[in-house]
Amino acid sequence: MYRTHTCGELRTENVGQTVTLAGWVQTIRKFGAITFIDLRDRYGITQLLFGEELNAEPDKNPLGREYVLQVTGIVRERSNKNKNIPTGDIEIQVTSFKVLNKSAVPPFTIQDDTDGGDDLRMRYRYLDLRRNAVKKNLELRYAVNRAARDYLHANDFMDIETPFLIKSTPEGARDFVVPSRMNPGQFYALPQSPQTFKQLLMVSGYDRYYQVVKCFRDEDLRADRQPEFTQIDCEMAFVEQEDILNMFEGLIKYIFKAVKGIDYTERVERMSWEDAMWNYGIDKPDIRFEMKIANLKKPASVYVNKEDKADLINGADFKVFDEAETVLAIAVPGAAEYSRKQTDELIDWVKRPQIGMKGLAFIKVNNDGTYKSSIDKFYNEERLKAIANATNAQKGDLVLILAGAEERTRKAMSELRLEMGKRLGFRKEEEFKLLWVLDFPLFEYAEEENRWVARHHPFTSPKPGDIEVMINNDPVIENAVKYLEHPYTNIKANAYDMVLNGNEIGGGSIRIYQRELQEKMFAALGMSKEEAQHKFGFLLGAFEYGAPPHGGIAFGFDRLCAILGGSESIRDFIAFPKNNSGRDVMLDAPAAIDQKQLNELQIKTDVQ
RNA sequence: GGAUCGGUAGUUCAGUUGGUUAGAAUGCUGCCCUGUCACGGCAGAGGUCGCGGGUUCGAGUCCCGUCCGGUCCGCCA
Repeated sequence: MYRTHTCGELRTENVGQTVTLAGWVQTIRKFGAITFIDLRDRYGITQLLFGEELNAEPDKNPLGREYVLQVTGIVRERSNKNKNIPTGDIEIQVTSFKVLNKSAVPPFTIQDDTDGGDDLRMRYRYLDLRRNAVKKNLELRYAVNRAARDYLHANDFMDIETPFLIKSTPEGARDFVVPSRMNPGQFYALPQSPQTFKQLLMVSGYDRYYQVVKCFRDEDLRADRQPEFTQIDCEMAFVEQEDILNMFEGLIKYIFKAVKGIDYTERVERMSWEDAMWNYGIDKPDIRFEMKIANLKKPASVYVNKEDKADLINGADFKVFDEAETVLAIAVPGAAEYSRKQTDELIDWVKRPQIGMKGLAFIKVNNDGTYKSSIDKFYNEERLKAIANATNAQKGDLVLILAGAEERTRKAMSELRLEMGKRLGFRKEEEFKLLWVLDFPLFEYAEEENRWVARHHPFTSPKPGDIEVMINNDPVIENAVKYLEHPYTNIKANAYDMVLNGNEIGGGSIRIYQRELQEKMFAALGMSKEEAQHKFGFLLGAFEYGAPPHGGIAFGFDRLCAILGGSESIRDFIAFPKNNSGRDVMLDAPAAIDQKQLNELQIKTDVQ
């Protein structure tokens, strides 16, 4: 053994013991005759005290930062204690030491607040991982992983591995593809998720399955998106939506308790997709704060169950509102005192290309009950009051109004709501609020292809009441304008998303388990019978041999860890992440391969 | 595919209307220092200003192109 103790465990009880430690040199503080060295390992930092024996070395400076050291010495109580570290009461009076390995000067310092930029940290990820901050993130990730496994194991879920070399499927994200040497010209695909395998496991009778598993999607990346990412993938047989919701809000609550010590005892709120879109403009609302969106004009017809509200803005000869498809408003608490500069800044904010609004109108609801507005040329006080009331604005609030095309405006208002919530401190990192979003539309209309696409995936079952609608109607869409009138527009999916603080952390559905309905689904997506048989014959076949009713869910493990760790970026929670362009800058992958390898695969490249 | 911000010492950054020898902090090297823990003091080394082209008497600074990186839109069932 290279050591008797770790660098994090020695205390005053150990004073007088002779110990051997091994670790990395964190810092060297030299004072002529004596030298202090902080020795670091995974468990902590212990101060070493060297006397003249260090100066007696032939090389006067035999040690440097990040050298790997083995030291033997006696544990002493310090005269000057350091309250900032757990081992701060003691130090090791070194009697002998050995340099196990030297280190080059690292390109950035191994500290909590590093001076390295992201690019450099990625290139030297093995050094970055030595930093406490990153180590804490990986420890949190492991804690979440263990908690999830504990809970699922306790509930009879069985971890079953599924293959990575599978078959490319239509629908959904672009596949990563792997050429087969033994089958020239043919390719495996890496799974976007183990979706069909877990359904087949249900058919096989493994009625509770889970896997912490890598998934692969060849799409453009973001700070919270990686080409390979990890899901907690689960599936259950003989369940309805209610069973799934209960089981998996239990899982998240268990993780909260195990990892963060939070007792999340209240029931997880539930909201229909339509209400989410209507009140928050997004299918994953952050419900840590209210600021619901008020509709000032008649709603677009996608929100089929929404009543036409009284028209609050028409007839004032204000062209911008009169001609807009949608006019939306929110009340920002306590912001009536915003200065001209601040409101101008908000206007610039909504005009940014990412938001894409042409402007922003506001009404200040003053504390004396008067109204001051950027549109009071068009609206008298009575009408301003009516608009403000629609947003539930109180005295001292600032009402913000956006107008434009339905989809874009609703999205922009959602962004504005989040931004204002952030500015007002309503989005506290340590407050966690879960939400189930239910009753998603089963289909979305794909304008480019003039066909239906599955909003969740093609294996999602419609709500029981909508099965008839699906079976009895021809999926053919007359044209892009008329898709809203097609019965398929209103079919709801037996699907659910779990939302945490405005982030989708998991999603799933009750699956189709009858061959006929699954065939109808493929047909609805524009797949021919032959194509469906070719791509998904194995699944259709399995459904003929006693497939049980089943459903499941998958959680985005990386993102869940990032949120629990209070970070925007999932990269900090992945040991070896890829950059924005999907590159591993440490390995410099992807890279060209040898001509010999290409020849074996019988592949010719044609890079422009 | 598109938008936008950035690239200057090992690192993090500053750099004026375009004008002498491009700075700071930190790190690094050497010397001094027996109680530090962001140790301190003194001295020193360290830069093709991402790359290519252009404008100009003169470019780190302005223009065009390109590469790399960040963020976002599209995309991600």
